Amino acid sequence: MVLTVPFADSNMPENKPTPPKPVDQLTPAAARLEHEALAREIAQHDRRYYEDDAPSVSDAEYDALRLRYEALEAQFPELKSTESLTRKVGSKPSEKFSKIRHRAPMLSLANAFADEEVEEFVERIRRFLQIKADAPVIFTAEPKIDGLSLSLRYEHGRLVSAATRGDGSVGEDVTANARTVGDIPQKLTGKDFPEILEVRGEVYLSHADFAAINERQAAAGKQLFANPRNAAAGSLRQLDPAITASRPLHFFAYGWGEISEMPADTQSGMIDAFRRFGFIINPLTRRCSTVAELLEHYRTIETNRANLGYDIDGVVYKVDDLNLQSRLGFVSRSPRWALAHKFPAQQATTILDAIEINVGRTGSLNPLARLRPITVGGVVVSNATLHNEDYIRGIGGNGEKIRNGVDIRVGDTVIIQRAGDVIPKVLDVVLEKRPADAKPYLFPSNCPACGSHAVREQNPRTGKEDSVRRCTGGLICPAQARERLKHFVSRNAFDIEGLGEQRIEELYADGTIRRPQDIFTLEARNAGKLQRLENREGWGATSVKNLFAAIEARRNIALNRFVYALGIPHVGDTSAKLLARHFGTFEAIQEAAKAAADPESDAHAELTSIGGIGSVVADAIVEFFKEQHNEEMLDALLAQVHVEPVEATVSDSPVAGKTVVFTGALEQMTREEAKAMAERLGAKVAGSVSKKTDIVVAGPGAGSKLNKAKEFDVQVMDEDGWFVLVGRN
DNA sequence: TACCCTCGAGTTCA
DNA sequence: CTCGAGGGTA
Repeated sequence: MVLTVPFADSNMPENKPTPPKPVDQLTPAAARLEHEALAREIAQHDRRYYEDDAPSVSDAEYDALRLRYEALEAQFPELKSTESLTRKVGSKPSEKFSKIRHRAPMLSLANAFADEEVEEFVERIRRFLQIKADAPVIFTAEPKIDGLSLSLRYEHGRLVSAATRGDGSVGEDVTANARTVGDIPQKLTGKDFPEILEVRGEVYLSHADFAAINERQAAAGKQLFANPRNAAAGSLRQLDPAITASRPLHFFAYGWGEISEMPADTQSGMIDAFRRFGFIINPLTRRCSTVAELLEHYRTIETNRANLGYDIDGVVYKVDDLNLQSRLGFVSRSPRWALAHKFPAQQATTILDAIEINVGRTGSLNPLARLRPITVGGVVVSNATLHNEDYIRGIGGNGEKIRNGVDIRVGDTVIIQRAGDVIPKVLDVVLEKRPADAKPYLFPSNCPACGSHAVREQNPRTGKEDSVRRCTGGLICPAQARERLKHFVSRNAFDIEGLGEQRIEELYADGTIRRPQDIFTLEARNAGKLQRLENREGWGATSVKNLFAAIEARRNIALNRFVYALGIPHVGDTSAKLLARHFGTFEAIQEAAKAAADPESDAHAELTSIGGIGSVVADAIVEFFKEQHNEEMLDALLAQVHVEPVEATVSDSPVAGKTVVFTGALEQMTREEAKAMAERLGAKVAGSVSKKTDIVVAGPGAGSKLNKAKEFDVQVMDEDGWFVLVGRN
């Protein structure tokens, strides 16, 4: 569909920004509207300021908003209690924390809930390490404190910095506040501490101290903390360390980051060393050598949970032997050698008022449960995802029944759980409470946004029906167009500051932005005489100026971001990077994709030859570039932006980019470890020797592969040679 | 074919 | 964070 893009209200006379009416001339209704709008806007700015660390308005503008907001409340006191955002609009942020990059990332742990999962965890470790059934593997087991992780850096025994976990690689510098925590030593004790030592652990508040703090909050008329963890987080993130000092935070040490010299070769030994250095170790830390012992300790902790005096949410198991830990390594972002055995998550019961359908960027019809608001684990929940049609009907991913096949109906009383203590989910239905007139939910067969037919496609390979029903409206579906635009400006794509979801909604609705390329003509069109952005409600001159600047800044964009922004199905962040790295320029990608449409060409094979790109992804790419309207969009867009080719990423590893084959018996590591290690260093591991192979690592008993290696004149080395080449680890 | 892992796309609340 | 599915390998 070809859309003309008129500027909004083009027949309105040009008008100057009108100064807001004095508050005493407002009707209560108008005041209420403005109050609500202001609360939303201020909350948004606060969020950008605090969470994204990117103020969206100047301080002066922010102050003006707040002044107006307070003036309204002064004139119309009834507003204070009516709008729930009122109390959330906190004090004006003055300063912020600087960032600290962790030298070693702070990882998360794999979770388990059932005993069987603990067995599997131990089994997996034995298999990976090829440890015989009768040989014991020792684990440590300790309570998982429900607080905030903190990384403390000591140099020559002195605390030099403290950082929160953040996203795992970059945290916030809370050193001044950490110094006020009694359990955190300023100076390490003893003599044998390493020169550089990063100790990691958990900051928490006891139940008693939490209650006392909340009493004080109440007395001061301030908002109460929902739970000890929030209170601890709030206390640690105080800008004034004196306030942190007045909150009795505690700290348990349980791990480490960078360390110049290892004081021990086991997890438990390390923890003991930390104790010698002056840290507090959780007294319920034990060594266990069987699954039964682990589970027994879990039950002990669970039984004592209420008497501990602080919140815990499970038990952490770690392989004790550090040698084994390093052999086990990591899976994506969590170590293979540790597991968090969580206590059953908190649940609550409420009523399902309605089921709404949202339309995603790919046309997926996503059912959302609107719930009678209820508190689960200290947070009020009013929405929850229902995943898909089958989930509502009581059918799981592989066709088996879930919830004993009970479907979910509007009016049902449902059990809500915050999965992983964060995202709420409809766990079950209380059948006894189902109203007599409740009817099975009829999943729409048409898109609620555009009315097009919505279908569940068949997977061409397996013949199975897709679990997701999708709108077939494509270009004509406004919801899809809107979501594609949101994707286009999202964080890993164009990341245009000042153009978030809300603004996209607004600008899409009035026709200002309908296609990605419209973003880059926005300023030119705005310069015309029509109603300008800066005169609109909710937009100030500065925010518009900043927005234009942000858009200008993105006229140059990295290839991988650009590819990702296009929103090709199955092409996310990672695949976009793979494509960028393989082809180098956007033209090369485009050419290959177009060529692949011709079955004679081997371009399709080139796509699938990229590790991580298979036939499904390749097909999606080819389809995307085949579409006429996508071509038009790209032409228009490329006239506006410059896509930067990627520079060849040169890793400093000696085997980066090489293809390695391991053959024969390996003595110092298992095959799986060897593979994981090589890949970590940027090498590709193949199963057989070909002329593409660069290195063959041959152990004793290597046969045909070794001969082949000689035939192809491939570099051959033994395990020791490998370690000489790449170093240990 | 059966797995194991990674990825994409969806999600909540503050 | 979770689900389902794609990709790759035993």
